[in-house]
Amino acid sequence: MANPEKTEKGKLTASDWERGALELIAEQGINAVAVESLARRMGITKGSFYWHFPNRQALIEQSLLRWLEHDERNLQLLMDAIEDPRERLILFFRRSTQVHKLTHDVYTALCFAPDHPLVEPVLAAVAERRTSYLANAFCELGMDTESANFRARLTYAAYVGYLQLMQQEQAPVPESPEFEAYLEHVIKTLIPTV
Amino acid sequence: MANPEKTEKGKLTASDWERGALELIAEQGINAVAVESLARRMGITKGSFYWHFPNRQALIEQSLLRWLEHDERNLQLLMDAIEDPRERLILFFRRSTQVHKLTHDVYTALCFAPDHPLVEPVLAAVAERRTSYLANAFCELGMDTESANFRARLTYAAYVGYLQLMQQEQAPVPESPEFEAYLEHVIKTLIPTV
DNA sequence: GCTTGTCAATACGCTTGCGTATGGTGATTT
DNA sequence: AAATCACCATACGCAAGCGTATTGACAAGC
Repeated sequence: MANPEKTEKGKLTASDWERGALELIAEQGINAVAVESLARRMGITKGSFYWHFPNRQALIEQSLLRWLEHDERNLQLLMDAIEDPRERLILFFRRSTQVHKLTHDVYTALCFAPDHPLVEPVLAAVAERRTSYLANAFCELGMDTESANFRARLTYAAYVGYLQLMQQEQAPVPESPEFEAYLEHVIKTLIPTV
Repeated sequence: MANPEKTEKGKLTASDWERGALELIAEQGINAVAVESLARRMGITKGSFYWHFPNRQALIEQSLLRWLEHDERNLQLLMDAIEDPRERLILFFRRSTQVHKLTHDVYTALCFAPDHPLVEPVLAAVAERRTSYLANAFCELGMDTESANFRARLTYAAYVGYLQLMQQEQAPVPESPEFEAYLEHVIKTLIPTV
């Protein structure tokens, strides 16, 4: 962090700004994204920023859009790689440690600002996508469509809620033995045995 | 809303400010609590505020403390009134519509700012308390201590996550038939049958 | 070599919000 | 009646943050 991250000749591109914004979101939440402070952080002044973007909102919008695509790709790669629906579901919970850390940290940060007007649609899209994946997996495990949808919603909610508990250090982080024990309970509870 | 809420002779007390702050939190989140805008909203100037409180932080702290007590009372009343652990658990999910609306809306708002330094400890206390209640109920239903704790955490996480889904209008609100159907699924999945 | 385009620095005006300081007013006390 | 107290209004200084405008640096193309 706090790296200049200039590409070659010190010139910055819009993409650099977006990356910087996402890093800031991941670390301090979406409200921390301020033009001037971000500029300072990138070792430059805002004179550059307003050349690349019309305003702050555009930066956030584009950054989130970019993140949305990243997240989509990550999820797809992860899900398509495994044919067993049960294993796929288990991986869903572990996912946090598997994918690119930045992408996941941004997701967590966004979860904590669901009322933000720019975040809301993005989060809605992600929730939609993930519950849809989950519902598919539950269907493959033999549940009827309605039950699968309910279970998917429950699973997704449990996942999001756990992120919050982790944030408050009320719950063990992944890769700890306590996490594994909890995960095992969750699997037993939420994933039907074939 | 937007009522002067002056007690009798137009004089405001610290308690009035706290109530105002909580209402603002419930409506627009904790970040919306600004001294001057709150003062305007209460039809007064901040000259009054700084007589009652040393600064903004003190207002928030005291408001949250006050809320914490309210929430404690609500939970206790609700939980102590029912002897059947299963019914108690079911009521936990429905709780949102049962208790004082303001108190619950504040809770939702706080859930969306878990990284806020003043909110964090409050939320931690609430999470601790509620999971503890839940764990007790699961124990009474015959689960061993460890399982009950895990299940309590899972239940609480699912509850919090559902609040977020509702915020995004990705999930049905209580008192709708869709909510009841979902709730039934949750009960079947999370509450062991005696 | 001169112009043009690209990116960046600086300076400015504006708004919001915090906290302070000081003065005012009506009720209560003495 | 005077003084005190409790509460509020007003005015101020300060900082952060947005967006604009102007100028500068530097490379590429003509």
